[in-house]
Amino acid sequence: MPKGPDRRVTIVDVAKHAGVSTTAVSKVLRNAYGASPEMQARVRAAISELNYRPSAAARGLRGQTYTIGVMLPDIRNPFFADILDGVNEQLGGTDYQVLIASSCNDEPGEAHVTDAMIDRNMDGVILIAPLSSRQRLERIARTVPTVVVGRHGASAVHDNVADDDFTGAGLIVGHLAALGHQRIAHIEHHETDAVRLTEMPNAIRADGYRHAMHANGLGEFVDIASTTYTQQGGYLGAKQLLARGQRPTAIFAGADIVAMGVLDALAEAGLSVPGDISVAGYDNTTFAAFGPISLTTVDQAGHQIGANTARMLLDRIADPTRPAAQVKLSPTLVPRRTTAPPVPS
Amino acid sequence: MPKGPDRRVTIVDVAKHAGVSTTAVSKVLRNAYGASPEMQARVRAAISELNYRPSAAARGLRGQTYTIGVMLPDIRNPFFADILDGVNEQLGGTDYQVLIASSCNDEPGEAHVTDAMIDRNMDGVILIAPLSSRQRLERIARTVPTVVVGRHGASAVHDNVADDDFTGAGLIVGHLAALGHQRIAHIEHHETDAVRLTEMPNAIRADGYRHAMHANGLGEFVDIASTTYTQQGGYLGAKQLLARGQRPTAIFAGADIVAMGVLDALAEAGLSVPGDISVAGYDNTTFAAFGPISLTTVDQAGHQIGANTARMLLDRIADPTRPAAQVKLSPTLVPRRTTAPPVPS
DNA sequence: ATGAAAGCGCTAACAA
DNA sequence: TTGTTAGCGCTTTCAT
Repeated sequence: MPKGPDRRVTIVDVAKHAGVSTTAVSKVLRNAYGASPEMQARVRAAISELNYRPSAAARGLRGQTYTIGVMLPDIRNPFFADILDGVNEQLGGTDYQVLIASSCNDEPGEAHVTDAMIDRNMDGVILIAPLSSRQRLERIARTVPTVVVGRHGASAVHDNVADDDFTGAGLIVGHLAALGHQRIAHIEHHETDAVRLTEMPNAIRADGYRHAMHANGLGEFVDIASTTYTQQGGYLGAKQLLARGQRPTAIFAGADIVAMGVLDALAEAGLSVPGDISVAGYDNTTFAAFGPISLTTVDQAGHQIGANTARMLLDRIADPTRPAAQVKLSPTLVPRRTTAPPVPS
Repeated sequence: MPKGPDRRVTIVDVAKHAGVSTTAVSKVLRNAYGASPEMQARVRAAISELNYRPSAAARGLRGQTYTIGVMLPDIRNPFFADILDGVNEQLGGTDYQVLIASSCNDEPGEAHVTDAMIDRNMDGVILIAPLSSRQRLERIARTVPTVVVGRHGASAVHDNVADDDFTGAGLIVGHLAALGHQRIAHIEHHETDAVRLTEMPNAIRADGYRHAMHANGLGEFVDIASTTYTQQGGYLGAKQLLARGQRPTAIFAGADIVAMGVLDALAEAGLSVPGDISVAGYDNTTFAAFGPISLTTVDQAGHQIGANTARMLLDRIADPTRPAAQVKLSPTLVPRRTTAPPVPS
């Protein structure tokens, strides 16, 4: 077992080897004030000679763990990978290690994960599209520096990075309306919780859809299928929409992954895209950019979101009392080949 | 800041509240021997009343951290998500928390991540398709219970779970040959390291391809583009193959994600699939199953791999001295719509 | 069966 | 600038 004659090298060994105190070593480790250049050199030499690595576990008990936790609802959604890229880019050069926890797609699961991060004394956490109650989020944020991504509704205690989903949905509707579509349907992620209805991106997108339909004089054509933001949800949603009396000429899926399911269902129904029906997504995932698919979508600049998030978290860790900031990024339309003017029937 | 009037509840608080010793509480926490049912009840009551949660950081200093690290080379590859599902399924009910570290696509990056896991006293680690030297892998495994996934070449010190890539590549070649293809090209992940050439799945697949080509009497048609296992690699690889004198009638991409790039390049070149050219991948990712794509591929049963891996790791954590085990799973062919007989030219 | 006490490896007051 | 020392919250001998 991991317990040979080669016991782990500790700070004491380093101190002994360098002929200094453990305090001195500790100071050098943390670039803290109070170590002469000469001392630094000796300690560093000892560190590399002994191949010493500080135990993050022990550090965590007193100081920092140099660990940042990222909670992801769904590791399969490529949009989240974009965010992670941005986070890693910012944190790559630092001493922080990013650790991801995924597959927590319900409130108990989320609670489990966030508790685990707190138990492990993480220095900061990034919560991506969390569905926990506002109260819980704030409790977490009071315990550990927190940045919430992709959820509307500001807080005084945690920073917030979100995309303007309301505008984004409007971009798609406007695009389709400009092409001449009227029967523009939408597939949303079903939501009942009152708070989440005002804070979750999916709900905001649905709101934006409704608003934009009215703004474009298409109020009477509002047509929504309520499923989930998954491929399966897109598939079922499309089936529902096709089964309704008047078939839509365009479907605005609330997320690219949903659009995948829609395309699947349409192919199965023998409908061509965009010949018979236009399809648009949301997120501009790599999948949407994929040539043979070429999905019209909305770009949220996941990379940029991630980079912003990481920077804000570092700032908050450095000064936990700083006032909470809200960053709202503007989405852009990415028209591709799945949308075209409707065929005159 | 995380330092209000509400100091974190510790084991001492619980002990005090229950009127017992901290030792007793510790025993109850770990279901250790030496606590009467009555004592258990009292302690558990105190725990839930005070809403106590043990600090994983502190535990790590003495005992376990109840943390399992998973190193992933690429979070975008859906195959890895399948593996994770399997892992999470096995570990979901346990006290262990799975933490993922990603984006370590080179040896220094890998070293950084594995060191970070060791520094954090993780109880076990799962290394997925690592490219570190055998020596380094063994050093890691001697320090912490380890299971290596997707790398051939056994070790006495860590468990091993891998797919039979050699056979898998043969399945694709056999399938294409049976359809009547002769000019079957392959896109591989470039590899030069001598050890990795015998241990990495990508190299084994390329070997399997060559072997199967010869076995099918197609030795003279062996045609390989050497890029990387990424979408971009597939795109470039296909471009290369198309630029060569005799165009292949089928392309066997070493991974589904590579096939995505291939399809992209073919669409761009105005070639239809499978009309002009057949395409096959490897991994059976969700993307491959996606209706409008419907990619012929090889199923590695990622879920099963993950489940096996997690089980083996738990066993090894329970008894680190148990002999190392090797699990080799058999891949299966999943024929879909991207492969068809070649057009008689 | 229970508890007292000694650390685990590190950081941070405080003294020198 | 340096070192001494007291913990951080938990686990684990070892008495009782």
